[in-house]
Amino acid sequence: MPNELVWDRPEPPSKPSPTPLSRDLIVSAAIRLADEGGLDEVSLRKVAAALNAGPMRLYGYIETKDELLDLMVDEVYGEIELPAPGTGWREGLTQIAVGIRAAAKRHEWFVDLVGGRPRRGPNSLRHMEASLATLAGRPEFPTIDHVLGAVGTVMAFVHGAVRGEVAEARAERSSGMTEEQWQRASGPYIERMLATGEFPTLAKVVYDAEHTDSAAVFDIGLSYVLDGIATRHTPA
Amino acid sequence: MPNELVWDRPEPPSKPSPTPLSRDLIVSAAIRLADEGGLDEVSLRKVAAALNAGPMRLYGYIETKDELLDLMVDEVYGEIELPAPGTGWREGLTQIAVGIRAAAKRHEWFVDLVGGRPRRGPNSLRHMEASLATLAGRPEFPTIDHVLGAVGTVMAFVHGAVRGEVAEARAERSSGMTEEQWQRASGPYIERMLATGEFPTLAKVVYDAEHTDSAAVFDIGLSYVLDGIATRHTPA
DNA sequence: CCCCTCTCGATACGCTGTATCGCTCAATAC
DNA sequence: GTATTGAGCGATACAGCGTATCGAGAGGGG
Repeated sequence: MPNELVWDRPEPPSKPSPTPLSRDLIVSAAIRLADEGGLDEVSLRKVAAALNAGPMRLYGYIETKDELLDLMVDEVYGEIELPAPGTGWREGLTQIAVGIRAAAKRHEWFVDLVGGRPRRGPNSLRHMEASLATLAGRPEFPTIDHVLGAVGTVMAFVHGAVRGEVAEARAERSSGMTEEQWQRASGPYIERMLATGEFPTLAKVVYDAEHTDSAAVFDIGLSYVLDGIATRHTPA
Repeated sequence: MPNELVWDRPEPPSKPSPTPLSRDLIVSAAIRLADEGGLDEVSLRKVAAALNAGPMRLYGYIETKDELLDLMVDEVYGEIELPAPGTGWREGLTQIAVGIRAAAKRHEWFVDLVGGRPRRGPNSLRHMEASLATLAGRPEFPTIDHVLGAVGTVMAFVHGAVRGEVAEARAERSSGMTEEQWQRASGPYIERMLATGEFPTLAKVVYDAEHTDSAAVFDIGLSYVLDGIATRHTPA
């Protein structure tokens, strides 16, 4: 039965052992490794070693590595603060969006997983419920499909934006300089391409743009999206 | 020098060989494999085998597997039709967005890579240039930073939305049924969770939502985003 | 014609996720 | 109290990965 979810299966009872194990312990160890060295550091061997166990011992708690990744994602969803009931829809969605962004900054590997797999963990479900509930029942969003459309759009933007931000941060870290520094200073290939004159607008970006603070860029994009939703869902 | 890009290095001259090789051949073979069996099928061994070569022969043309992935992404960017110069900004961005979506439907692996790495290939650059040029110079977008903000927002949405669509498509394929079918019919875990009453809005989604055609959902989301941009950038 | 150099790709290394299955130990039956 | 069974744990093993290494072989110069 390939459809069975981790969350369907009870955890095995904890046995007396010199090094006790549990899903929580496993997930925490995996998250710690991922925070420190990226997803590449999360191998079953390394996670098990961090818990003084052999690799196969983990298979009592999870069935595949993918399940471990699912649990990690759900754990991060649990860290995200949800808006209090009664919060305005715009404030509520904003709070959720910046919460996801903050979580992704804390756990860069999060963006590699979220949005690429179905979200079915309890924390993910709570998160979805809260997002939808922020809009549901309001006169501006008469049907559940309106709610879904709006929330889906915001989530798509947030996931895309956050993934892009992290990708840029990684590139900067691995090259040791800011993207525009890199483009402006060295990057013989980029320089040659820009020198062809084929990319006038791109050149303007590289040489003229102000490169606003990334949080501000995110906020501006988010307000675009929320504005667009508002214009179509403003009470008459 | 870790910053050196593939596109900086010339391809080695083609040697007389029973099985000639080139970057194009390698990339085409890799894309074919990825289209058929997902990114997991793209191993240097398999790509090389598809070209009747040993794995290490590829290293004359690429330096790492990541470079191959970069080349694959750039190839797909090359498939995306760009708006003719002079197209209105809204039409232009729409055309680009649906172009990316179509490409991602043809090459599902595309969503796993795009947005997660810097885009520096010639086709990617052309694509960025065209996107920016669609807005640049218009009175509604007085500075290059306005242009960047608007294009970045649309791209973030498109990447996030497309990734989500593909993720859902994969989940449906692997479970053999539609998401809502799955939730409604079986999914003992989901059913149990919904039965707790903790997720009233989610339950409404599962049982009441219409589940509109995914292309329509994408278009609606895109028009939200474009509307939001328009409201802030409408000439007075 | 010989020797040197340089290139290419077969071999090999360390790593991955996980299937297999012998061992260990607890519980049951007598 | 002892013998037998059952289950489950985890060491071992396997197939595959990306790629570093380095010996063989080809091509050019003397």
